[in-house]
Amino acid sequence: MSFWKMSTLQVSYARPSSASIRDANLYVSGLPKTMTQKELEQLFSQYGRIITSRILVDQVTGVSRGVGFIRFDKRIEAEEAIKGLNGQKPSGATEPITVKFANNPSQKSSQALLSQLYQSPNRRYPGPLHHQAQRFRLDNLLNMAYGVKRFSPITIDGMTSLVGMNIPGHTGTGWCIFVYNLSPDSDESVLWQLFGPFGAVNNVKVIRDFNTNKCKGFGFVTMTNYDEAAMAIASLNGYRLGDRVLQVSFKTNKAHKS
DNA sequence: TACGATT
Repeated sequence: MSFWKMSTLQVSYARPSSASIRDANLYVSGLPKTMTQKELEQLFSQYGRIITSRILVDQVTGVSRGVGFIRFDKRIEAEEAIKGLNGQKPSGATEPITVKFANNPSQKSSQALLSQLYQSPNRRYPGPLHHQAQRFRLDNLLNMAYGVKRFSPITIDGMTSLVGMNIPGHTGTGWCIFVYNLSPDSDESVLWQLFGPFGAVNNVKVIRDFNTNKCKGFGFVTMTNYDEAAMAIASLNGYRLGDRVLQVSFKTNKAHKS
């Protein structure tokens, strides 16, 4: 006896691959963290038919990163949405959003490969701090450097209850470091080279001007371990790179004021 | 060019 295994096929119309729908994908940043995907679609739907939408979230906390994508049916709709929404404040929002055409998602693997290479333990020069005594000394060193009694994440290492707490530099995926005074022609490799020796680097980013593609003078480095990040900061803040003196600190939430 | 983010 034989039988047929029944299965379900999903069927949909193919979208025409014409120029009219090419590059209709938008990248949106500066979104309120509370904005849902539905609300994002509602905001953009006035400009045309939305094919897909997405809000990027932190892998650990699940909270919005304030960044998302909207793909319209047609290029012209995306263009109109940029005109209408770029630099605008959604109702209830305190900050304006940025709306621009998205980059092609394919070509971004080389950085990830580099990331793996530089996380290889035998590249670490000072080495990770394993011992409680070293941690204690490091914490005191940092307290002296900051001139204040700091909150020490060391005492709660390994706990997951940090989620939602506002600790400078801490993100769901590591410790985020702000690096200022990079030269205009800097690229990611300089950040890997500077920070890699101190331990596990998850990610580096040089912030560039959209038009000139030159570095805007700063960047970010995310490191896995607090001790290593703290040691990198203590060592690299004030470091002279070429004719520039770097300023290195944990990332803060707000723009610099002074 | 003083705190991003590219599925």
